[in-house]
Amino acid sequence: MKCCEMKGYLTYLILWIIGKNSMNGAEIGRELEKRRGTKPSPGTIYPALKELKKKGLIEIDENKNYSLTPEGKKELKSSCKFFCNIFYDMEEMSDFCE
Amino acid sequence: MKCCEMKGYLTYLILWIIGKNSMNGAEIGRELEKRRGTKPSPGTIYPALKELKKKGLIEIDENKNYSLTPEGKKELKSSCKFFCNIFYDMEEMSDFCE
DNA sequence: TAGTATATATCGGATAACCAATACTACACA
DNA sequence: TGTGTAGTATTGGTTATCCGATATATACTA
Repeated sequence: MKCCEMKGYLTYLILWIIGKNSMNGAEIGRELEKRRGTKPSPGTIYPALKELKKKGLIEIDENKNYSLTPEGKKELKSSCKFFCNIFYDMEEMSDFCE
Repeated sequence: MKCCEMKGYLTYLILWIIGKNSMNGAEIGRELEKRRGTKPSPGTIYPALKELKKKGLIEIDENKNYSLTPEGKKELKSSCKFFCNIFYDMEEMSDFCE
């Protein structure tokens, strides 16, 4: 996977994952590991969460569970549209790799 | 689209696009414009093509038409699998943004 | 021939994205 | 009280990714 590593989807994915179920940082890490194959290092995930929080897109409760703010939901929806527009033919991709 | 810009998918997209139809640089640019909304600058697309060519994934004919090499096809397939694994729930995404 | 539009290409740089290493915190349990 | 484990967090980078500006090539047209 030297070429086409597709960096850059991580922040979007975090929003997407949290949007489905609010969870803590470690759980997010495990969920990302399932998808990517490798577990992101703490130095990847916590700064990303911090940034999203700073932007007001996610919030954190007393149990360190992260969830989307109303703004975060809006942003997720808009990013999702963007994503689906770029990959409008993703079903073909699914078919293509069996 | 400040957050979640999703940089990093471009090279993969180029492989995907060329895999469907071989075309020249300008046509690739227009295809990307359709998907992203903005047209990538020449300084984006030609270096990317150069890099892919250098890696032996694409080749260019006398009419400057780019197409996948056998290696490129393999790489596309592998990247595609990677992509589909990361976004295994992409149908939900499609539904989510109407 | 000159002029215009389109396509190709390079260069230098900005910044986003990510990671490894490290340290701190909280909690269980012996 | 001490030890171990899991989770949280920061720091200091490295690198990929992409863009703006600029230049060259090609080709069509007046």
